[in-house]
Amino acid sequence: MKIASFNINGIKARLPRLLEWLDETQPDVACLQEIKTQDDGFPAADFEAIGYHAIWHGQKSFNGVAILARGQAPVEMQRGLPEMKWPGDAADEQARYLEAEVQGIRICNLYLPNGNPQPGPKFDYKLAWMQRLRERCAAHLAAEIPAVVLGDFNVIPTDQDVWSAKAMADDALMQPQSRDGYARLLNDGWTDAIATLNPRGGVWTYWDYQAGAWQRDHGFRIDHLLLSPACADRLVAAGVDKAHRGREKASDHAPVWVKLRG
DNA sequence: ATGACTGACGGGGTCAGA
Repeated sequence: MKIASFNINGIKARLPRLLEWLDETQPDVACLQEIKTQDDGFPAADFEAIGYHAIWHGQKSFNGVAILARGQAPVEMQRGLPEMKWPGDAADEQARYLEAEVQGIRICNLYLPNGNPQPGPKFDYKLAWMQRLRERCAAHLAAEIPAVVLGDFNVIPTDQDVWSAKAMADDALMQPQSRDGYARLLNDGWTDAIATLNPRGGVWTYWDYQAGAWQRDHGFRIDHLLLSPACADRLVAAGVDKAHRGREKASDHAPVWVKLRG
């Protein structure tokens, strides 16, 4: 079973590239982030035409996530991160989280807030969002639900995951608080599929459009696939479809994927 | 280096991204 994640940076601008990628790589499940459209603008018919059923959670102009499954309908389990235990917390108004069941695996698709500039309210929102995500994920671990938590985490986990830690030192993506939030997820029992298979780092999933970042290979790793223990036992391969970042009209992210036995 | 490039909205510039 192949499960993929792709921050497409606008589904309207990216649709031909997206259909091409699905056709070439044939993931069983494809999670999308930054669809940047309201629900009624989602091109479901284009995916149905090539055999993919979809659910989606959009909003005007920004954010937005979707889950596609080949030959079957994803069964929606959660739309938006739910309200949590602490006082004053409320369900998210931004379209950043969608969860479904596909072939007995819980698929948790997320677009974590960027958090720049830091410090500031956007960074605070990012850290609070990470805390809520951790609680949602911990509940799945406690219930022993086979799960994959994947998407654009907007976190560079270590200095080995960025072309230049010095150049990015002040960025919200690699502040200690952001990294701690990610490390806490891993400590709870989630396995970072790409890191596990590439322990020396140097794997990028994002290259900025600016300053010739792609041509210079100035990238970093912020798109992640986290596996519950039962799914980690089934891990056979994981990777980045790097070549797709170099095509015409590409997203600034490359797709990432994991293959599970069975 | 207050830089760069891209998309959405809207029909021009502004905001957001990472």
